[in-house]
Amino acid sequence: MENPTLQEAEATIREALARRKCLIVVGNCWVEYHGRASSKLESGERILIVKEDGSLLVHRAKGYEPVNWQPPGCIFQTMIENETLIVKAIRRKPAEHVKVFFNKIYMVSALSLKDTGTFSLYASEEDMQKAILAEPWLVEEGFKPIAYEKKVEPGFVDVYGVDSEGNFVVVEIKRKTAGREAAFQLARYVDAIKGMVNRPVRGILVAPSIAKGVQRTLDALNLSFKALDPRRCAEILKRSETRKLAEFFGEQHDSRS
Amino acid sequence: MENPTLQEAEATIREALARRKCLIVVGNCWVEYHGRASSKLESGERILIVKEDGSLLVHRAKGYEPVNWQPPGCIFQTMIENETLIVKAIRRKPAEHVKVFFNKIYMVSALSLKDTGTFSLYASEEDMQKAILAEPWLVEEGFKPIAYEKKVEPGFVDVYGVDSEGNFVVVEIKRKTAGREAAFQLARYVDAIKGMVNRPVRGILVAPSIAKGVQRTLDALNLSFKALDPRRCAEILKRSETRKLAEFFGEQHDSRS
DNA sequence: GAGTGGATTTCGCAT
DNA sequence: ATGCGAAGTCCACTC
Repeated sequence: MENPTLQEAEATIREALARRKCLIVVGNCWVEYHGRASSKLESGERILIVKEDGSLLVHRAKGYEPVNWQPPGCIFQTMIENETLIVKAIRRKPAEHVKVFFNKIYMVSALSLKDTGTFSLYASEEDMQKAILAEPWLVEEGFKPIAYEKKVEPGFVDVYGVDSEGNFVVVEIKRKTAGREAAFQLARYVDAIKGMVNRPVRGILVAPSIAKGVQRTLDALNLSFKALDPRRCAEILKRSETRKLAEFFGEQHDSRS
Repeated sequence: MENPTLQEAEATIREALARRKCLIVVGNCWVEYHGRASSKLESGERILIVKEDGSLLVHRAKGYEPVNWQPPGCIFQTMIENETLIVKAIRRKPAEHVKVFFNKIYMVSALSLKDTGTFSLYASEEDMQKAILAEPWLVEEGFKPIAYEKKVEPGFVDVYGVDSEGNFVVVEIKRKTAGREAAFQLARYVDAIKGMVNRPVRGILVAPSIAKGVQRTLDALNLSFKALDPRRCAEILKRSETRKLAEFFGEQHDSRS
């Protein structure tokens, strides 16, 4: 629908919201938000999207992020007041709402999108972890994983095992350049494990690279670094027969179970 | 433009991209991404948005987040191959690209959005900091701020000052429920300051609330907690005369300058 | 250009 | 429901 009156637009929008359709509205609007924080957006031309699951997006002409939004699960109201069409999205928990005020509407589209396609992502931190479990030499020759996502005091150790000399090894994985925080995190895990066992404990930070100066932090904390590209891990995972993983999960005992 | 042929759609899209217009395309598509990671999205009906600044969004019928995207600054190519219209967004740094393959297009809109309205946000963590600087009693009776965003080893201390007994006080601000990480962060700052001065150093975590179990962590680390609502801070800031802030910035020396 | 921390982060998973 | 950490996080800001 193009250049509808506010009344026509409201009818279409109301219908679309009731039928849980995807809605696209282009027009001149201003926006108010109150809840976790508060915000005000002055008048301008924007794109409003309301999705089937009750999420709301207000996009400006620039930027990856919506200027205002509301996550899935909202309840909607529409009304016309003073020559203004108001679309209000209300969220219960946390209690918040977004109000979009339109005084001119250029386009309204109500869509029923059929979309069952699967989305798959490769080269996440989880892929790196799986690759290391399948091919432990990626960390170090002779490394043998014992458990993963092992609970220790401050949180969960990504991978935990022994090296060729029988020392315990704590592995912390980052999928991108590791900063100082990663080193501190690993240090906390190593300390926690040290307090539990009676053997030397080494810490290895696995990441594609480390930020400048972090090597010094690692040295001071007596930790080491192993370069590993998440994309290479995805490749290795693909090549590495599923059998290997199956063996691991079969023979080794999953610490989470 | 509704239900165009792929050729008609391509002409419109090419034109819109060349003129840096905002583009909305609704159709059946599949998507590939390669770069920092890789992803594949199978066939389905989605909304593609390309903005003036060269950002790209592919939205499904559900969810706040785009399933695929590209941040601002992309270069675009379009082509038709095997009855398929391909929109390709290329980013130089980091090197990555998204390809959207359409085999059916329901709608194409090329828009020139006029949008100069200002966006303002209230009650951010920064607002809490300003409120504390303007009204230090919010932290504790007798607290006197000395500096803010002070650089110490691990990072920046939110606010730094002295209490009524002359002890140094490090304040860590969180805008929402503080987790264990916040306690650790504060502990690191306190330790860092302790190494620099010859007086007792206290650490106060300021947040609307703390997560379950964090009180125990705070106790163990000898830190305390002060409840403070960011919304209230925004209120106080509004009421608190700008004069007070001006005084502070005039008399005290901004540690950042 | 890299590093650091915040976000109305969102999202998913585990407790 | 809550807590916790990852994210192709994005983004703003400092160095």
